[in-house]
Amino acid sequence: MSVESGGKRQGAGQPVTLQIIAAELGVSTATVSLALRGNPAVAEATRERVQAQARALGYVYNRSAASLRTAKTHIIAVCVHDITSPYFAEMLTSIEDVASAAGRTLLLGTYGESLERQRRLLQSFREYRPDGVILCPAAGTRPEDVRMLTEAGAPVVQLSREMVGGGLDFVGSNDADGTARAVAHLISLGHRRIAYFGGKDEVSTGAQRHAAFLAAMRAHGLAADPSAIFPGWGRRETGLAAVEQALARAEPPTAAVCFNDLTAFGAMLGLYRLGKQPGRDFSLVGYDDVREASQWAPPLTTLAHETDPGRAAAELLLARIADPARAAQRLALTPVLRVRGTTAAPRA
Amino acid sequence: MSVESGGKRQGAGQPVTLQIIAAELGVSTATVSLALRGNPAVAEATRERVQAQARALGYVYNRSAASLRTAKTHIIAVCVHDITSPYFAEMLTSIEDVASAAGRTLLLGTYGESLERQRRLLQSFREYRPDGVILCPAAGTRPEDVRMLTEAGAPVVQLSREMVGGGLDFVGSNDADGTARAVAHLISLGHRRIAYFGGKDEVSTGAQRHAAFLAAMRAHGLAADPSAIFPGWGRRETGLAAVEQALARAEPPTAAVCFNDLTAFGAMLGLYRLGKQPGRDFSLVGYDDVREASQWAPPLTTLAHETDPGRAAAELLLARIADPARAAQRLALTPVLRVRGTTAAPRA
DNA sequence: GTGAAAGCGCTAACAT
DNA sequence: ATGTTAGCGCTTTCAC
Repeated sequence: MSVESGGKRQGAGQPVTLQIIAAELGVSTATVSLALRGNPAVAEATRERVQAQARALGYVYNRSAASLRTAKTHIIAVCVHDITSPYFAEMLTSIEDVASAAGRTLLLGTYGESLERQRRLLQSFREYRPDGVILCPAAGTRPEDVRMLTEAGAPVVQLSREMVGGGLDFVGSNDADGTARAVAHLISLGHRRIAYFGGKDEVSTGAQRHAAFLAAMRAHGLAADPSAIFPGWGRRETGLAAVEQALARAEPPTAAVCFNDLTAFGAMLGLYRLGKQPGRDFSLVGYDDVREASQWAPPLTTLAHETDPGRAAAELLLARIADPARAAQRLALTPVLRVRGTTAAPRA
Repeated sequence: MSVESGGKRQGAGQPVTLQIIAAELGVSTATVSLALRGNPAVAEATRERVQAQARALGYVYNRSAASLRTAKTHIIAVCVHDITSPYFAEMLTSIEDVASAAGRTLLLGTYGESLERQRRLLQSFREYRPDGVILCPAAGTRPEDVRMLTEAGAPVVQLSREMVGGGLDFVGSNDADGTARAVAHLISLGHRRIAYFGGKDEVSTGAQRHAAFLAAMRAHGLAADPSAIFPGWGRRETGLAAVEQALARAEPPTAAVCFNDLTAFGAMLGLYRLGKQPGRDFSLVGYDDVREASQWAPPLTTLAHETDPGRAAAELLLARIADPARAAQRLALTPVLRVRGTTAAPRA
């Protein structure tokens, strides 16, 4: 063991590289590289010597160097509008689960519904050469905004929201089906004046759920009153304001289908503020079944996906990384209705 | 413009590098490199020609190559237990704000309170050579678990939680002060039987807030009854279970100080399930003032930090990256009490 | 103001 | 089973 790179002073001095290990052991860097990655071409005994020495010297694999050489980074970039939303936070957790199980690490960026921030984000992601990207596209995103990534060789799968055109992989909800189920449930309980809370037509989920709501109302022979729609981002504020406005009407609705659980939680808070009880005084259906939904008082009736969209998106991305030539896939998961405490027959 | 690398077919064929741009323009790669980074040594006219050509060819900066050369990645790695918690999701958003303003990108990992997963995470972070790391250490983390990062030259700042020893930068709350304020507030309203909901002694925040609670009770001449403490992770479930157990007692408490807002939300849900009203029937104080706190029904009385800890941690990290020699800093932010609707005098 | 040349740490042919 | 060699794309002296 030489003086310059003995076992005691790792951390100080020059960094430990394959060269150092190779020199120390009197073998070539190729052997060290192969040995550290467990390549069967190298003899058992050599592999052990190399790995022991690497550990002793505190060797750390340098991914910048490897990536430069192999044009692979093992990075998966994720771009969503807001991780403060439990739906996205939970999906991100699933994504991380499957990514880390596949030896990938997550680069994260959020754009807060700003198309411009999304553009800058994707631009800088590109410089890190991720092996793949999971994107929940901002309102107004066009396929050409994303093309720079795909052209650079990074497959993109869309999560939750979908651009028109582009032909990219997609994992999300079957919005029409889910919304129709929610409407049918409320109608079967006897509701006739039903409102829709939250959602923006600028994003695919908002537009599709709005349209499906109106269609389902018409299909049941009910007036599809556009004034019963209270659009907004899928946030607590939106549901809170919507329920207050809706109940101030001359002939108020007795129930609402909500764009997502967060909007429904907001509506419940609004009801409590008005001294009313969700379920008994006003029925509410959510969408997503985030963890919080079943904890609420009362627990929220909502639409749940039996297979986690985040997990599915990550798995789809890995499959595409493995085979860039495979056909684009569109996975619109049909949710099931979980009837809990926020829906009941209308009073009186 | 040569046939092999004309403007039309970017995306196909060989990737655009500095070499290509240089060859195209008949200058050296050194000039191109300098020009693209706006180095004043290169002539105005040359710089413009280079930048125009780079744009025309669809050049993308290769950070792996640059990082290999400069030993800087512009990556900030963030390791927290759970981004599903709004407190961490909000802090992560702040961290991203300051990171992206400083031209940094976030590598994210979560460990779900598993020390082993944290270990694996930090290990793989290290291979990406982040310029710095923000870590909310898992329960039981020891300084040597983190030393591998600092020894490899990546400064670490601890966020929210703090290890014993280690001498690392830290940004978090002044737990003792905050908790004492909460207790004093409840006592001044007339409460005497006060419980503590949530928090685990295994993590610094839990231990310090528990201890501060007992100390504050004693300081006001009240029994510091250990059975009035309902420990648990700072999650909704914990508050929900705690309030149900507490109110089932023979002489139930009339109020509780909660480890964090999430625990308080859970307690509110529990109260609603019991047909009781937060504030009127039972008083509750949270900790953190997450966005949701002011939206609740009633809005949550809680402890707020006037300067965002996430932002402060990111700024501290940038300062340390700029000057690795500066003295370690310990920033324990004293929170202020925001009195809202969940605290009132005890009934009857 | 610009060019030539070396080299960051790794991997992958290819040779032996 | 192991070694030799070239080179990924960039930055940085050092010349001119």
